[in-house]
Amino acid sequence: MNRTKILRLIQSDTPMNAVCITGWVRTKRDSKEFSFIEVNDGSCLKNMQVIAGNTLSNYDDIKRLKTGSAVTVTGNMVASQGKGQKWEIQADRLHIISLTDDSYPLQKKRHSDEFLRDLAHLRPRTNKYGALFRIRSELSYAVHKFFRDRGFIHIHTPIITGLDCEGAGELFKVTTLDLENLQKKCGKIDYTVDFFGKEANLTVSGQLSAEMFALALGDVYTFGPTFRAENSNTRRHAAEFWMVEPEMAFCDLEGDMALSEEMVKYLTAYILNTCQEDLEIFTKFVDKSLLSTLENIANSDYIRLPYETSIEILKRSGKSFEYPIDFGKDLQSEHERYLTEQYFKKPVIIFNFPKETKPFYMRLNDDLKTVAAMDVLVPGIGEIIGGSQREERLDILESRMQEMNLSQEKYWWYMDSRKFGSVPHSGFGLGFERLLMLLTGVSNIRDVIPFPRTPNSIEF
RNA sequence: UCCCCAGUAGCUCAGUUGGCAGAGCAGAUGGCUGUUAACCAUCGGGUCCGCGGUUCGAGUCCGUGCUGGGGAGCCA
Repeated sequence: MNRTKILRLIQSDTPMNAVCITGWVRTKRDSKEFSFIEVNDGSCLKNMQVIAGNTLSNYDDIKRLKTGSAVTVTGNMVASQGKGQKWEIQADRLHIISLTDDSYPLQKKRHSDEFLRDLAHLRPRTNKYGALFRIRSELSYAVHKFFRDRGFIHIHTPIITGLDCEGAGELFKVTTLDLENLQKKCGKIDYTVDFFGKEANLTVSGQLSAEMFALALGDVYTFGPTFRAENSNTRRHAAEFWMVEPEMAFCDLEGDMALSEEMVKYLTAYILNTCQEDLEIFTKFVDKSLLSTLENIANSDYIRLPYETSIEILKRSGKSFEYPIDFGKDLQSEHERYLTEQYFKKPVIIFNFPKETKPFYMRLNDDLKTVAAMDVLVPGIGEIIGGSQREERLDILESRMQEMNLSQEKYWWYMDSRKFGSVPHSGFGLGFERLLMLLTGVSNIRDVIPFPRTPNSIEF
């Protein structure tokens, strides 16, 4: 008999005879003549209640079922006599696939996130993490749908890169050299004998590659893993995370900001509409005000704020910040939080940053002081998107690289794109996990990614 | 990397001024009940994170190390 997923059964309007489910026991309550067994198969948050009578031939074994055991149940699905569920299965047959023993660490009660982090291999079996990873999957699908519906081409940009890119953080080296026995040439490592014949790293951004494809296919995006070897120890940083990076030809900063806003709104609304049941567990146990926060994100117009104006607001605020603010200085977390959480109380897009604070590829504005960069800030998380219009003018790009001491030879192919058919283009990077944190209210990035990689932590 | 906080039963936590190590849940056993974080009774369960110190006496005070969390920096 083929199994039916519990999600399907629960959605049914009518009883069904001879159904088969497979899953894991969440909890069991024994009666004198039968047991209530709650089975979860991961297809949805809800369990299926199974009634196993003592007339079943293996009832003695069934009484030994514990949280975590795996079973196959066949029987009729009938209306439940009890409250709390619409349907239940009267088991004709309950096959025990495997039993858990007393050492199974998950109990039928709430565990702390910190405890479950040490059990990253088992935590998807809990209600909260099951719901979270179903939402993560839906969000991933929605990203592709959003772009596909708008005619964007999906590009698989490389994970291993020969560039040390835009200096966006520290890089993980990729090598096949024998690290226990390094051959040095004049005191230096000889990369010509390494796998690629030169230094290689894990990517910190697919952007430069994506730009090349935007300048051929128009609107493109990448969505893949990204690696930063920064020694960051915060709830918002991971060494391996996923980033969504659209890149658009014939698009200025205006269009870039418009797309970023449209995208965050779309993805938020998508999850609100398609993951209602799974979201409930977060509104109940993680953040009671989650739904109103998400409505706010999905429906309000985002503030567009030039960097210079943001400085004025911060100076006028009368707040005493730990870091004083002035034109030319980077906005600190406390400043971003004040703007998005207290002053505007909704997402804020800050744009036109001083050029000294931003990388070489961002387009120089006519004031010669600022670049066409933008950051999208959201309450609770801070920066969720960073992007810019790219510098398409070869001469200005060259002088910017000179200012920043970057080797133009290494970027020869990037420069080529400005020599041949260069056009204005723009793009941004969205932190996928940070968006997931926003959408679920989960406050630690380690809890929205299956097996988090952070400094000193790679057990799984 | 810097600053702050925490570490007590399998889990979540309490532990007063330095004076016998505790509760709920989980587990085992028995009972009861169309139950639903089921309920009731009984039982078992401890390197109080490690090391050193102060003291008649340290879970509690001091020093130090480790681990975890929060904040900062960096950024998505």
